[in-house]
Amino acid sequence: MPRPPATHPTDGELEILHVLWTHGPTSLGAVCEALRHQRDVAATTVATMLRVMSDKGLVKRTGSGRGATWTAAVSKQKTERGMVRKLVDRVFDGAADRLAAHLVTGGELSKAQLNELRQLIDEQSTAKKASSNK
Amino acid sequence: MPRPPATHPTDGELEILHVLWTHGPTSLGAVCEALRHQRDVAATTVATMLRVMSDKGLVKRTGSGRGATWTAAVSKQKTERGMVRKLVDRVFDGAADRLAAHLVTGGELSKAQLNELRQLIDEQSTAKKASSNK
DNA sequence: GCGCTAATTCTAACGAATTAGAATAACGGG
DNA sequence: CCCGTTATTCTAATTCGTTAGAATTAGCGC
Repeated sequence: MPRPPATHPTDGELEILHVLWTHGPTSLGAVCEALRHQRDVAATTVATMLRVMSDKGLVKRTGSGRGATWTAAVSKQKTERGMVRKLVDRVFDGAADRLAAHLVTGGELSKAQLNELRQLIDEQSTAKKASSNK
Repeated sequence: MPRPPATHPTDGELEILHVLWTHGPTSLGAVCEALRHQRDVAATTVATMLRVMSDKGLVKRTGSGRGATWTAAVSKQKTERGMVRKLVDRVFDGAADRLAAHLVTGGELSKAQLNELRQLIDEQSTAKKASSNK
């Protein structure tokens, strides 16, 4: 398993990945249009970014010329995990539980969201008990 | 209150802030020494970074010449919050609960850590009930 | 007071990310 | 089969982060 090159997408690249994740295979023009809902950008800029991202293995092109489409070559899940991992390493010195505590005590979550989170923890806990538990 | 300029520290700047947060006021030489526990770096490099960080308002110098020391001008708490906020905005589209769920289901936390987290949620929940709750 | 050492400033190179104009290629419809 | 639209490549400027050499300044100890 050659291990995905772990190249974290940059801010701009994330925007494009978001478009591809939600739209599926998308032509250059459609990517531009989607991006322009948020900010102004030239078509050649997007094309350049897609080429760079292609070099990094973040996206893939299929077809050519008129009917060509771009698709994400990395999953949303894996990308999110990588970004969280990076934050935990850089800011919380690798301690994921410190980030979790930060979220819970930081007041970013509503009471309802806290309840859902507890629910989730319960499920996760029993799942862990069932298997060997790390 | 002029509001802290919200300049997110870069990776290198975070390393220096970590040193200052744990050591308190620190001379340039001592900062270098601490950093060199992790990687090789020239003294002038650190000096340049400190100057830049000073311009950004991340650190402050007190004294001059031989006895000068550098201190963090931003708190660890606030900085962490800002970094988490940024990740949530960029990756999770502003939904902090999605990040929380990601952590819990991502398998990064041990069973013990999950239990502690539930504990924390309970405390937070009752605190919220006591006050008005958002 | 003089020199050694630590600190600072000046300058600059380099890579990565972002942006986009100009030129070129390629399809699809008439 | 030719033309316009769309896509792609080439090129390049700009900015930011990182790195560090060279030169300069400033104390401390003797």
